[in-house]
Amino acid sequence: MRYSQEHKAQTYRRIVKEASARFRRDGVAATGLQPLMKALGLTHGGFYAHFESKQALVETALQDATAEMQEVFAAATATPKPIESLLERYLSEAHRDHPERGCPLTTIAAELGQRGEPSESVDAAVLNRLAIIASHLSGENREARAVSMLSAMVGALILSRSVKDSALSNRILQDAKRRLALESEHGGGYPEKP
Amino acid sequence: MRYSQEHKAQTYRRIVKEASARFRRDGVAATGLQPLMKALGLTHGGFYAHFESKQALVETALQDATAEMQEVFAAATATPKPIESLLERYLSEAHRDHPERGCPLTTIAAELGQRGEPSESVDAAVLNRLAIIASHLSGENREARAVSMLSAMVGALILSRSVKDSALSNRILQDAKRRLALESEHGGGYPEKP
DNA sequence: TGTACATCAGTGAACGCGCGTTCACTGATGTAC
DNA sequence: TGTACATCAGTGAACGCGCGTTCACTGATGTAC
Repeated sequence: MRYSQEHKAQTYRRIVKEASARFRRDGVAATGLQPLMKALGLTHGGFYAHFESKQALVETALQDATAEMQEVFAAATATPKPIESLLERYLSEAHRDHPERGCPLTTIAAELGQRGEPSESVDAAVLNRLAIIASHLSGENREARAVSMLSAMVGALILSRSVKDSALSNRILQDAKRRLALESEHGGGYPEKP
Repeated sequence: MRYSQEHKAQTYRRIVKEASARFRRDGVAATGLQPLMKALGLTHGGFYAHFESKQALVETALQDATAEMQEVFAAATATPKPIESLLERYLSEAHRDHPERGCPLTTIAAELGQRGEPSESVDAAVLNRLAIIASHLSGENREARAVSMLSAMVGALILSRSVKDSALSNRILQDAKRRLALESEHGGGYPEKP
């Protein structure tokens, strides 16, 4: 049966949200379209009324998750202590334990990158995150320091999810958080090498 | 037909090596046992003479790749400038472009961690890497600084593989390398927060 | 405003395919005499 | 040392299953008159 235009737009959004959560939690390769549609109370055939292929959904879900995360970055840095707030949120146990609502750089983008299928929308996301971080750093070499900080944030989150011992996992988050906060405060004023 | 004991041990090693490469390059979920065995000139049925299940192979391949990478860490740090050599190798374009021979923390361990199936052997690998790095740092808070550095190494490699633009990818590797080298030299002598 | 009809979101069976795993079988190797 | 036999690495067909995608169909909605 036919449904209203608003209904279709709503279904589209529900598919994207559910996919972006599952891709981040279970991985793109391990997420099936049939279980995904079933979880929304739909049948799998209708999927192709909204997307040309699974690959098209991956791209859309990646962009949606990226936009979600951009808001988190923007919100966290709109506080008196921007870098500290950002680190506190990004390197939290909640973020570690809920990849389905977390940064897609550590999940979808990493999976696509490993398989040699990087997406252009990742470039935009990375540049955006770097610009936000750099804008809240003071002192020298802000751009290079932003690269180093974002890398450490992504790496620490991934490592904290990869180890089994929860004490070690917490230690990774805490140590990274503390060191990055210190490094951000001190202006990066090392002498450049000759 | 039956083969010699030495032959069996050799086949076992060939399966592990091929799997550890494919798991790192294509991902664990996307790697099939049938293509894997075929690539070795074997039929898939024989796989179960060597392993109980695919999961058992994943664990073995992860440990093997971890041991390989441990040698790289040890070799790189057995030089006059240990940290610099390590960063030079780890954050190289060659490492970025060849995940199949690279650090399993950025591939297999990350994939298992995301899916909520972390392996204990990852804990051992992480602790080993941290100890090696910390032993070559001087100054204060060496352990926390090692966590921050290893996180940045892992994160920068993953990010460099995830972006499409090669100039941005190279910049991530270069900036991370340069900043981490600087931070390692300067003893981390920031005042601790009150 | 009321009626006739075209549209198309969603249904559910079916397609070929590759997956992980099982199993009866083969035949050279290793062992026992 | 030579012979008989048990072992078992590897073969290849088959298992049920879920995958992504296709397709004829349904029927309420939106449109045209």
